[in-house]
Amino acid sequence: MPELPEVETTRLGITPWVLQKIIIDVKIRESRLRWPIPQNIKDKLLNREIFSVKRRAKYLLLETNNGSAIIHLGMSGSLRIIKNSEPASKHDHFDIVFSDGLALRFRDPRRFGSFLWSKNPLSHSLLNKLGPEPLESTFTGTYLWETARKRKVTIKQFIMNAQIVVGVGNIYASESLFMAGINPRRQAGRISKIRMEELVISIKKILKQAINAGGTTLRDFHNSDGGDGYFKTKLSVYDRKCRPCLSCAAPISMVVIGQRSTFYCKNCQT
DNA sequence: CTAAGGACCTGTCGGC
DNA sequence: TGCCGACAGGTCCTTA
Repeated sequence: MPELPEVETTRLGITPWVLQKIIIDVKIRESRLRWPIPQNIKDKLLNREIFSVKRRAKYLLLETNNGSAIIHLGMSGSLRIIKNSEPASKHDHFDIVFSDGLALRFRDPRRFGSFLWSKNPLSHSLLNKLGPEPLESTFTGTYLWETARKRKVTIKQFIMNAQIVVGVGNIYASESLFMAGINPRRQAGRISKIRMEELVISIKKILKQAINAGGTTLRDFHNSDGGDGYFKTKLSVYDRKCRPCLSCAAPISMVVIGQRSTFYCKNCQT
């Protein structure tokens, strides 16, 4: 499912279709998501204009002059632009319908996504304790190194912790650690400052490359046109168990860290 | 406070 | 072909 690049791809894809559009209906077919969709969300959105589409971590924010819709895609969610007349299928949970006959449709088979409302989304309890955005200048090697002092979790779990840094999910955690040559099981507090600088550079590079490729499609992810992302072809380690390391040709290892599959090269990553 | 594990869901895939 | 377990890109919550 979507990590930061997939959410950003979605944001870029939907923005031209929803910006400055007037919402004339909100159709909710299934309100049981990660949290129930608030019953008053239609009233909040009706007749409002979307004046910006922002992203914070993996949350999309549709801003109106009265507050913002907060959308999270969970593990299997996607947003598409459709004609309002297009029939809905099984896991199409809600549509935001615009006056021009188009609609924004949310699909999420596993229902880990969410659709919430907040007057001030950055102060919402889900967003107000998040760490820095990985692509912003506040995310530095010094920050990561200092924050990791005395932390015993593995470096992979550490960079996947949204209180430390947002947007790094299971795929790009493995990919970034490979690029930085760091073993994903190493304790976060036992990595030198120099290597943390390397890691931050790698995270930024990997995320930017993935955004430029339109995200990664393995199973569920589709962009706002319903198409695939192309970063899969650039994955170095993720989903490549037993296949040759692109750097040294040793077979890629898979281990479970924090209940998540983790891919790395035993030879190149120390 | 940190860390570990369970929980929430449905769909798909591989093995027998 | 059918069944069954393992697994899937997230992250909150409880417990120790």
